[in-house]
Amino acid sequence: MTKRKIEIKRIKNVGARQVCFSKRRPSVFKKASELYTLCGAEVAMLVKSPAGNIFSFGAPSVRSVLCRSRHTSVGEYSSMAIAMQNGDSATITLHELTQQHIELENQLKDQNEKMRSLQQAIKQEAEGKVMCWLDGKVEDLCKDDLEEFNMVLLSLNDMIKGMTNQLFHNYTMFSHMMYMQHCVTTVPNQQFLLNSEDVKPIIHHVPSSSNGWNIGMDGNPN
Amino acid sequence: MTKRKIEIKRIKNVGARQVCFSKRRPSVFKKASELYTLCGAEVAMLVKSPAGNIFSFGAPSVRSVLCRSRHTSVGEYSSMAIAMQNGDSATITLHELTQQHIELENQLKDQNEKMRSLQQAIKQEAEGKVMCWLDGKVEDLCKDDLEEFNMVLLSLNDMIKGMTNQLFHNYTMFSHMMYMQHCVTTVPNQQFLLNSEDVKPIIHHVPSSSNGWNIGMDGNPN
DNA sequence: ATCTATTCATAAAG
DNA sequence: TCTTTATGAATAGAT
Repeated sequence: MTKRKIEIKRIKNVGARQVCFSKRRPSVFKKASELYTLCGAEVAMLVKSPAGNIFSFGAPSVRSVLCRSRHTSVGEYSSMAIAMQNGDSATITLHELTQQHIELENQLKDQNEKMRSLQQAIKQEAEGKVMCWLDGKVEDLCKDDLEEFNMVLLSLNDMIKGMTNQLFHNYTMFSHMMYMQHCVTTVPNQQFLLNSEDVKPIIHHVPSSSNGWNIGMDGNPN
Repeated sequence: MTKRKIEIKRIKNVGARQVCFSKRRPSVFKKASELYTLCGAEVAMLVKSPAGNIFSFGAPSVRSVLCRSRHTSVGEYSSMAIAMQNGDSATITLHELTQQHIELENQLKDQNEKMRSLQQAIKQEAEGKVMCWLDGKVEDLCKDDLEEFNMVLLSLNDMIKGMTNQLFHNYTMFSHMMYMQHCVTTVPNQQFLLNSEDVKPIIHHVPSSSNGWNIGMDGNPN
């Protein structure tokens, strides 16, 4: 691209390839950083160097995203958030992610249960109690019948309202969790330590300040 | 950066910000692409535009998986899971994981919508129509009133059944997707097996208004 | 969208 | 490696 234009194709020489990577990777991160700073576009990116090291970049910072998680009811997120705010470079491992998935799965099971009982209850109430009234000729109902009918309807109504409220509440919570999950996965730096050997995985911290990129510019794993 | 150097700080004007994003995003993707082509560095990145659209770039990407990701359906993910269990070239990139998250988010949005309408409809039906009957004295209803009452109840019942069935169906699908997500996440060290160098980088764009993925090599929303 | 004057990025050399 | 520098690429502002 300069001094002489190069063709964009794989560099054969291993050393040259690594040199090229070392030069270009920070620039890409810088561009990504600028995209965030200038336009407010959230960015998450992962790069695996030819040597096998993982670099990551993300904006906004992990911290800002995790702050949000403090308000969720999920304890693990909160402690994680606090740990990170204390600056001890907490790292969300694949294991933790998996824990989150399991939690989400459990939530879903609960939701399914609730869904089932809603369906069941409505069916029973509506068909078993209410509908039995309607199967007969309505005009044949006596006064007492009508009053009982009234009661049934009132309770049915309350039940439906109660259950839908409950369901909706749970759903909202769930949605919130999913959002967190999404953030955690897409937000950079900490979450995917793909090196199972736990080799100080090459994480570049992205400062949330100004240009957002002044640490780790040397391209060395820190 | 040209004609005049600009300070790297958030662009105040909304329009200008979006213009800037539109100009810069493809360049960043290009750089990322070059990093892959030249150095063989695997890249996964996600960008959320100021307008809320999500753009993603990944190199390399597995053709088969990306083909499937054009459609959001449980079945597609299931087949992916089976493929993985069979151990044949299971390659899940962070990019793809993230795609799934995004899809899950969309599903959740839809679910919330449905939940809202269920609640709304029940409220309206139950309170607006049914309850108006019950506010008065039931024994005062004439025959015609009772017959109309009957109709209302029948339609209410059908509506509730229909909506709960729908909700439950969606919920089950959602659960399956979550399970897939879980499987994908728990497969050890599968996130970055990016070896198929014959596959060109692929850029995705997710319009926030749609569940579908548009695939375009140039990185432009298509 | 398209066009340039500039600034930025960087391949190659030192 | 790091620095330098000639040149290609990206892009802000204008249209």
